[in-house]
Amino acid sequence: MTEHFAFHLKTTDGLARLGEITTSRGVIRTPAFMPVGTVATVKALYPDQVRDAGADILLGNTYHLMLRPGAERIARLGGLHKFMRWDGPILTDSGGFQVMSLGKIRKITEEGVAFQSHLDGSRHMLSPERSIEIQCLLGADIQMQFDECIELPAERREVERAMELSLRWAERSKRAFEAQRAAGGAHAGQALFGIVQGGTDAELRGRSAAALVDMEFPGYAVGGLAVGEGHEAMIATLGQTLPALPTDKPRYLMGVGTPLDLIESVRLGVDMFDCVMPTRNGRHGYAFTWNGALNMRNAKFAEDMSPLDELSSCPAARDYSKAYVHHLIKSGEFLGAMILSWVNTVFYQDLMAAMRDAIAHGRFAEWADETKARITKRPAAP
RNA sequence: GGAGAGGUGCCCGAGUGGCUAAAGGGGACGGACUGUAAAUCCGUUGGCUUCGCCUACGCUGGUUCGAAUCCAGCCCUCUCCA
Repeated sequence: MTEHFAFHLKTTDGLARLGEITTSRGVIRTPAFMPVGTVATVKALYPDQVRDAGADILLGNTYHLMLRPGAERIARLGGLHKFMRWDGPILTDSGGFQVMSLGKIRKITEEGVAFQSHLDGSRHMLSPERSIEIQCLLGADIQMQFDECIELPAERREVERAMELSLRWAERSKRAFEAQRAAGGAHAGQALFGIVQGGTDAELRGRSAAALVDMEFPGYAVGGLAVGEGHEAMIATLGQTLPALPTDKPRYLMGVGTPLDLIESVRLGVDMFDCVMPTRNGRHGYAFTWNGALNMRNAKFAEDMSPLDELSSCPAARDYSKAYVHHLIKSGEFLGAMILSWVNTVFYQDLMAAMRDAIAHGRFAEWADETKARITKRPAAP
């Protein structure tokens, strides 16, 4: 029996929200951070490590998986969950982000986006309909409308054009998803989210949100942020955008962010996040700790035998010394990337757990101020 | 002992008269990374009183307006033959 997709808001603290999303694959505790597993792997981590870190859900990517190994192939093999051995919920991005990040090898039309594969140059079309079809083939529990994400700063005209196009694509995505449901390609435990666009322009964001709310999605994402506008502008935009969204549906801030971004966004009422930062920065030698962020390549760690983070709940953070991880990273050893990806993934999950706890106890504001002071402190400049 | 090759910045290595404080790579040091074309990318890497000066391509001397580059002597390294 398939559980219906649902969001339950348990309590609030100021604008911060504590809740639960139910999917057929399990419950997602919110505010949630979703590790990014673009090509069916959270890079450098085993699925068990991701789950044990406390992640309830992770991401996959439509564009990357359609190219390799191919959506139809994954469907034949039993779906993405089985394929990658992750039985919890999966959210797939529609490929909208790749419209921006692969800007040099794609062409946008009203119909959709023609990509030239970054792997072999072959041509592929991604439309709202095809994106949804792929997400259904993958078996994604939460699917995203196909949208156009643009880089900021941008001309208002350009922001508006992309936002309007994304709205039309939202409508088509929704119809395609409903058709899939009717045809058995998707079930009631799965959901499709709409994506608010509009840059940092309050009026455009308002129009985008209102139009999407009219379409009645089971969840709403705020897209097109953390793309060059800066932390302050992002938070200001969020503050203007979130009130336009219904309180009884989850709000997902796409692609964000730094620990500070997460805290400030939860304060404003965001329920879900995803970001490559813990894993990518981990591979690049950056450790998120409860004493601030550390660049493990720095020479000052060469003979520092203290643990990476004695306050972490990650075994690797307590067991391995800064000196050793410094050595691994400098040597380009896989284990360095694995340790830091793990440590950072645990840090992000623990950060979310701490926020959920603070909201539950009605002390989010104090917790936030205290935590921000701790984790954003940087070693004194030389 | 004989024949040959060669000694360049922290290391490797290009450069054979001026555009050379010296390519390129490595290392070192620092930075970036936000719905992952990223185990990636970027910057710095002789000194100083820094729109200039000083020191610098094994050492010493010479040729030249000008030398890492040409000449002489010396020192050292490597390969082959005895």
